[in-house]
Amino acid sequence: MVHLSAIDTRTHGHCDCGDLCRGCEARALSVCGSLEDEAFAGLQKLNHPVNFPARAVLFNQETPVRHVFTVVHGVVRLYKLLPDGRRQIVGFALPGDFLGLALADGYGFCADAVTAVTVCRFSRDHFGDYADDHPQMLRRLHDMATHELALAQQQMVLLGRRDAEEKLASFLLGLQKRWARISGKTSVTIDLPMGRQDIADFLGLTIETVSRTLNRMARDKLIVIVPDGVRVMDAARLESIASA
Amino acid sequence: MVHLSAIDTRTHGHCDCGDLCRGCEARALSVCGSLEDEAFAGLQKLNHPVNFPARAVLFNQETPVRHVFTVVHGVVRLYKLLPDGRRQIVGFALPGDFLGLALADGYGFCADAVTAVTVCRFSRDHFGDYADDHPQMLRRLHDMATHELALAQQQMVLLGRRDAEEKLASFLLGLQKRWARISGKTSVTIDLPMGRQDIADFLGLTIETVSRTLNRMARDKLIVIVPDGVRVMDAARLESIASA
DNA sequence: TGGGGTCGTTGCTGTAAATCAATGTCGCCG
DNA sequence: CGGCGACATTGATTTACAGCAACGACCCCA
Repeated sequence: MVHLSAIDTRTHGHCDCGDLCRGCEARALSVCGSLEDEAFAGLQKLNHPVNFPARAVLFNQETPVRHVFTVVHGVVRLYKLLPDGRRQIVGFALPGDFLGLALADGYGFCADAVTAVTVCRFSRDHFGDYADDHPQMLRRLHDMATHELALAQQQMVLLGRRDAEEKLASFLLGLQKRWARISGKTSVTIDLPMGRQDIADFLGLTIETVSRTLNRMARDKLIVIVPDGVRVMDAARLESIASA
Repeated sequence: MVHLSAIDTRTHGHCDCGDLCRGCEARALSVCGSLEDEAFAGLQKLNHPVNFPARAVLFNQETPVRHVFTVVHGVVRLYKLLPDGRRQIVGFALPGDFLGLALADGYGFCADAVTAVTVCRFSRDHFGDYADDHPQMLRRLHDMATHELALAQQQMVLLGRRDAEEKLASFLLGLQKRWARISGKTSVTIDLPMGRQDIADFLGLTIETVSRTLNRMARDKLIVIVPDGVRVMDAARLESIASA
């Protein structure tokens, strides 16, 4: 695990993060966004910023999870493993996303860093107590859970009833929207920090099918494949495939 | 729509349902289960019991949803439709299940009755106001949303990474557990009120594959197919297929 | 009692995607 | 600079499941 000394404060009692949070690009989107100044200060006291290098494990299926996280920088993949090694990625967490909603039950999943990642980490218990004392936060959590649930249902449609091309078109446009929300502006170039295998495991395909389908879409002039991403060339046709 | 006069009170201002709720078999499992007497009385005031015959539509993707529901009797299917008619069932709601968690966003889904159904219906706005005034309820809703989310993730693994036999085995055992929780006792006979097409649309298969796979499982003496259900003959082997 | 409708089963055939295998590309490090 | 390893691409082949079609079981109602 890499420690970036500038912001890793785990060795201190709690976060001295006035600056960190003030400048946080993810704040408005994150669970923090709903809070008044006073309540926010209370939450900051619980916050421990932590950095992970690419491939680091945030938590896994087996061990009980003692923390919840908000992603500040980087991309995290969330996935489940079957005993024989098959993997289903249930989501990619981008800056602003909160990890810890579905951790209550015995049902677990794994989370590891796709890129280098910075998170705000909270003790599960402390965070839970805090939430119980702040109905505003409870409400916010419920709204986020509701939103996650809606996304999960979309993903079920995608996994159960769409072919490879539709899956990839939806995936690309969905990611484009999420990046736009984070950066504040829509870009025709979609960053794909995750590898082909990750995309395959997210869409319920194999790596070969992802590769073939993307390259066919490129041949059909729907997209151009660039290093670590794709460029959308025909947004209209892509959208019509995605929602078909 | 069928009105069972004994309990349909929609024409009254609100529910005169002391008896109904007291005898409610779903109460402990439902959203009501978390409430103290006083808070519960407040919720009862908002309650409108309604009956639907099989196939009745509770709500659909297009129209904004003005109510939330708790299923008391019967089975409801929740699904999304693609423009070309493909259908993905995202869940079956059994007695005690709450409908209204994922209804906030623009993302909609449809709900209709698989069997004759009785629900407790609440105005969305009234229920929301009530929840905002009762942190206990807010907390309960969040826990339910969290649980739903965990189930949704399980379903993603099933849809994305399991073959037909594994899907069916998981489905049957999952339903067996849910019925057991409702009735308080495990039965080797699993009631299947939904048709083959519904099962197919839930598992991301076709009706033919569901039929063939179930009959093969019967030939292999894993199950016996009975009218409106199956009987589990080899639970151990079924479980090992389901969790494979 | 019989006819039509819905639902489920079964066989045959087609196909999208999986699987297997080889090759290509790039970045990293000795 | 050269070679190793991770990742991506591409081709050949297989396969699980879809799609189509016919048939059978059951129920409802005339």
